[in-house]
Amino acid sequence: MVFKRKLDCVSVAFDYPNIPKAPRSCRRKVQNKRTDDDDDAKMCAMDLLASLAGKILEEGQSSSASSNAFEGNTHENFGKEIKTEREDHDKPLKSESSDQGNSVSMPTYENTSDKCAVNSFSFPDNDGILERTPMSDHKKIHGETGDVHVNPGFEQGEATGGLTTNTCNLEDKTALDVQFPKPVCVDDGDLKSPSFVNMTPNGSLARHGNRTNLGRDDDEKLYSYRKCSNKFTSYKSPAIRRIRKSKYWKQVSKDFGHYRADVGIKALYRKRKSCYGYNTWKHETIYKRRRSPDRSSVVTSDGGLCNGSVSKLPQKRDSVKLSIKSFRIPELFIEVPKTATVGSLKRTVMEAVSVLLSGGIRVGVLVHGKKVRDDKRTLSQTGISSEENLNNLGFTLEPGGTSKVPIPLCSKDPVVPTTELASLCERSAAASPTLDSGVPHADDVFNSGNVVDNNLELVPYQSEVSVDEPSSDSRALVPLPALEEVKALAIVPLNQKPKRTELAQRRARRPFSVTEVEALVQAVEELGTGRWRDVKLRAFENADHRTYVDLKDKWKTLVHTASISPQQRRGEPVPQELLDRVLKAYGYWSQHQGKHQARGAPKDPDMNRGRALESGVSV
DNA sequence: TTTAGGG
DNA sequence: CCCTAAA
Repeated sequence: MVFKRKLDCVSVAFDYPNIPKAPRSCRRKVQNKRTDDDDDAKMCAMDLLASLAGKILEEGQSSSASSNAFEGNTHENFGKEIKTEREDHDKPLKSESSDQGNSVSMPTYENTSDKCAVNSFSFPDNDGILERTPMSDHKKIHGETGDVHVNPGFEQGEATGGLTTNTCNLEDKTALDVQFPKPVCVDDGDLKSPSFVNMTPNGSLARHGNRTNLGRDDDEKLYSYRKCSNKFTSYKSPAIRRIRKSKYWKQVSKDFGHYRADVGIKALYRKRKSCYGYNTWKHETIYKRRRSPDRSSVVTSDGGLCNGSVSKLPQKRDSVKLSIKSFRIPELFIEVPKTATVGSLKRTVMEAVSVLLSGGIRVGVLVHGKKVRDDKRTLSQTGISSEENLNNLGFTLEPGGTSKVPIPLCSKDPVVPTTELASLCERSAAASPTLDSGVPHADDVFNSGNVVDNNLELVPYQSEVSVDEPSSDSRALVPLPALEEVKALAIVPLNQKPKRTELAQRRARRPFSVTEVEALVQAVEELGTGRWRDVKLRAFENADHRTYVDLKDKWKTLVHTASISPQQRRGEPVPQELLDRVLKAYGYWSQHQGKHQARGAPKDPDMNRGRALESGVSV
C-alpha cells in the first residue's frame, strides 16, 4: 500500500526542512587551502620510516629490543630481499609474472605495461598481536560505549611480516601494500586492548550538526566539524577531499602522473594538483591511553593520516612506548612491462619509495589536536601526562625539515583506490550508532572520525590482502631483474598514449551497504535531489570512494528499485522502510524543485505529518 | 567543478 | 559506473 501512494501522495506527506542552498560561491568560501601545505617536501619513504621509528625509539628508549627489532629486522629483511632477488636473477622471468596463470593466454591486454599503486607500507607487528586482535574484541571492548571501531587492517590480515610486496595483479593494476617488519617491540601488556583506542564518543557516528562527520583524522575532523557546526555554510574544502580520493586509474595517470624518468615510476600523489599526497605522510596520529596511574599504555590508531598504525604498548612508569605498525605512503603509480619480473617490480617500488621520501620528515606532537611546538616543554608541562590528554595525543609526520605545517590537521589519507573492502562509510549517524551487522564492517563505519581514519588508511585492497608472510614471501617469487632491467623499466614511457585497457579501467563495483543507503536517503531527505555535492559532504564526506556522482546514481537506482516489485530487485535487499523514504523524498523534492528556503531545521525522521506540499511550496 | 541525464 | 553536455 505504501507503494501505491508513491510519488504523488507521498510528496504531500512530509515536511522537509527547507534548506537553502547556498550559492556555490559562498559554499566555497569556506574551503580551506590546507592542501597547499601538502605540497612541500617530498620525502622518502625509507627516510620517513626510519625517522619516525627513530623518533619513537628515542622517546621510548627503554626498549632496546625495540630498536633492535627495527634495525635488525628491517635492514635484515631488506638485505635479504635484495639478495634473494639477485640470486634468482637469472631465472626465467615470465613465469613469475603475476598473471602466471594465464600468462600465455591474455590476448586481451594490449598494454605492455601495467600499473600498480602502492599505497602503504606497514610495519607488521612481529607478534601480530595487535593486528590479530579480533574485531570482535574491538567491538566488545568499545561496543558498549557505542564506539565503532573498524580497522580494516585487522580484517585484512595486515599482520604479515617481513618486507613484502603484496601481490600485484598487474593486469588489474592493483594497488599494493608494502609492509615492513615492525620496528618496535611489543611489550606485552595490554595485548587485549585494541590497538586503536582512540574511540570517539558515541557521537562519533552521530551526525554533528548538519552533517555527518566522517573525518579520518582528528584534526581534520575537528576542523570540519567545527566548520560544519557553524552551519552548513562551511564545508571542508572539497579540494582536499578530492585530493585524497583516489581517482580512477586513468585519470590519475592522465592528470597527475608524475613521471620519474630516472626511476620509471610515476608517483601519483593524489590527483589534484596541489596536494600530491604528501600530506599522507604528514600526520601520524597516535593515541594513547592510560591504563593506570603509573602504568599507562599507549595506543595508537593509525590516524588515517599518516597512516601508520601504531600499537599500544604498556607504558612503563615514565616512559612511553609506541609501536608503529604501518605507514601508508602516498599513492605511487608504477608502470612496468608485463614481462617484468616480480623482482624488478620490487626494485621499482623501492626506487619509487626512496625517491618519494628523499626529503626527510619531522615529527610533530599534537595534544588535543593542537600542535605542541615547544620542544622543550616536558610532557607533563604540556599536559600529556593527564589521562585525558593521553587519549588525545597525536603525532604527525611532516615533510622534512623546513616547511612548517601550519595545520596539524591530519590529512591522512592517501586514499586508496578503490577497494571493495575499502568502502568506508559514513552514515548518518544519528540514525544508528549501532552497526547493522554485528561485526563492524568497513562499510558500516561511518564518520567515526578517528576510527574512520584508520579505516581509510588501512583499507586494503582486496587483491592485495593476503599474501606474504615475511620470510616465505621474500623469497618466494621470482628472479629479479637485474639492475639493468630496472633501468629498462624506468625507460618505459608512461606517456605513450594510454592503452585502451588502461583507460577502460573502471572502478571496482562497490555496492552500497544498507547503512550507506540509509545515510544517503537521510541526506536527500534533508537536502533534496539536486544537491549531490552537499549530500556527499554531509553524509559521505569521508567515503572517498563515493563521489557525488555515485550518490546521484545510487539515488537514481534507489528510486527505480523502490518503484519495482521486490521480486525484481537484485542485490542486497534494501529495507522497505528505506525505499519508502526514497519514494517520499523523491516525490517531495520532485514537487519542490529545490526551491525551498525555509529554516533549515533538520528534517524530522518522521516526516509524515504535515502537508508539506502546500506549505512548503508556498514559500 | 557540479549538475543532470543518457549510456 | 562511465561519459558528457551544460551551467
